[in-house]
Amino acid sequence: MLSITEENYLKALFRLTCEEVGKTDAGTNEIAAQLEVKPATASDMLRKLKEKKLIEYEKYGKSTLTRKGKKMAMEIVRKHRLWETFLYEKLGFTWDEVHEVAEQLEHIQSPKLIDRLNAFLGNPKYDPHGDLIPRADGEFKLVEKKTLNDIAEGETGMVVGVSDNSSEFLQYVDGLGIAINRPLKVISRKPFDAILEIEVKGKRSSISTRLADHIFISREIKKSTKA
Amino acid sequence: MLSITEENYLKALFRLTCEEVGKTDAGTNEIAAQLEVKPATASDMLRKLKEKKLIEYEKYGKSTLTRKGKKMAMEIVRKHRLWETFLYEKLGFTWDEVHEVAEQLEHIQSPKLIDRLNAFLGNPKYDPHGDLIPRADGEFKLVEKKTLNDIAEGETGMVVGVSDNSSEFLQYVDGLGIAINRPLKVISRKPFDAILEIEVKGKRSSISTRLADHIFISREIKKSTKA
DNA sequence: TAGCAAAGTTAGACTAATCTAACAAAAGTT
DNA sequence: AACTTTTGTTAGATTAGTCTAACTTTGCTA
Ligand SMILES: [Mn+2]
Ligand SMILES: [Mn+2]
Ligand SMILES: [Mn+2]
Ligand SMILES: [Mn+2]
Repeated sequence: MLSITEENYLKALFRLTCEEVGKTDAGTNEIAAQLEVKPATASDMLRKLKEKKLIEYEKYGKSTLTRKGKKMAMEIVRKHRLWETFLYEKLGFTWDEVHEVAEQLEHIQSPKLIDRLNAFLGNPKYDPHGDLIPRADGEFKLVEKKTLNDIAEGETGMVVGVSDNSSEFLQYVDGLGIAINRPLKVISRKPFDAILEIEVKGKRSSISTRLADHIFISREIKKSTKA
Repeated sequence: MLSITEENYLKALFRLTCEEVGKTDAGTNEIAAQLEVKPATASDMLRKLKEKKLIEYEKYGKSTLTRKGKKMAMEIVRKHRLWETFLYEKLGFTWDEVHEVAEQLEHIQSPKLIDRLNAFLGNPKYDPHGDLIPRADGEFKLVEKKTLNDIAEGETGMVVGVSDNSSEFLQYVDGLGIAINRPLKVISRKPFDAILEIEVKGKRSSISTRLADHIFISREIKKSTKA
């Protein structure tokens, strides 16, 4: 069985390679940064994970997950997102509070627990941040996300997620009325100043394109028609 | 913040001193046995916990929890039992499955989580094994338990708990129809053979007095302890 | 009360995970 | 091609938690 630390390395590599569009491998420094450890520490661990056949890695080279490593990483991400959904749906946690606790809960070892939790939540497809929950059978579609910057003036989109999970960010956008599954209209754009005016729940605000880039809109899933 | 290991030592000491009637302290070997480590290991840790003012301990002496240590131990036990209740009530785990997973869940750090979980479960007083759940304010009444061996022939009692949480034991008594909050009648006793005949849900079985000693009947408040 | 067994401690070794400092390789720039 | 910067590795130290083996203290019992 893997240690919590080893699990965290697999998860980090998964996020960097399988969940970033147009990326297929990751360097040692990048992995170290993701985990907030020094490159020397990550270097050691990568050698160890290679020995366990969980990653492909050669000295001075980039790393990728093996099939086995990817399967384990996805299980951890699945647990993380199911727990986030539980905290949000059942215990009334807010958008920005769930992540930190899920970081701990994702390491609980019990296949039965996660099965039952999934059923209890009604087989959810997305977590409270709009991220796809990997399925138990290992099925996982990478969802290409459109951001608020892709919405034209006068158009309305549905908020489906964010790419910044920091408390500061989540609280700020919450203050603007922005939340999952809420319609958001782009009133006007000021390209010269890199700002756009939006309306959510009848309330107007101005946000920078930098911030807009972290807000995902719509999803290639049709929700009004049928499931 | 305490490590998981330190938390486990506090919990072990709590169980050995505050939850055993007529015991007020515990020896190093006893603590080591409870945690399944060698006495040498426990000896080291006891010194460390004394330094942190969580226990009273002198070389070659017995150990007890300080007020601070007891408060922390009770919080862990509270978390353990709330999680057991969650697994049993909400996720349909059986009596014998909850303990192992709760051993992991009890170490999750989030006061808000445990508050919300408690509310979600409707402020339960007892866990699925009939053990009292310590309250958030540190209130904890020690429940003196009467065993099946204290019930006379022809009398009926209510099953309120067990003192053996092993899977083997729980599955066996489950097979006899024995469960929490279920009436149980003692039909006859055979002291010569150390056996008694019982009836649960209309079904008769014979069990040894050795086994009967692990089944708690009725519930009487005897002594109360304050944090 | 002297001796021995049980209970408890200390010393030394090991593993996992981390760090800093020094070094090596790869990549980028003139 | 030579130099520089970035990236990555190795060596050595540190901390937490564990073990075994050897030692010490306590306390029972003959
Ligand atoms: Mn983690
Ligand atoms: Mn999420
Ligand atoms: Mn534990
Ligand atoms: Mn219990």
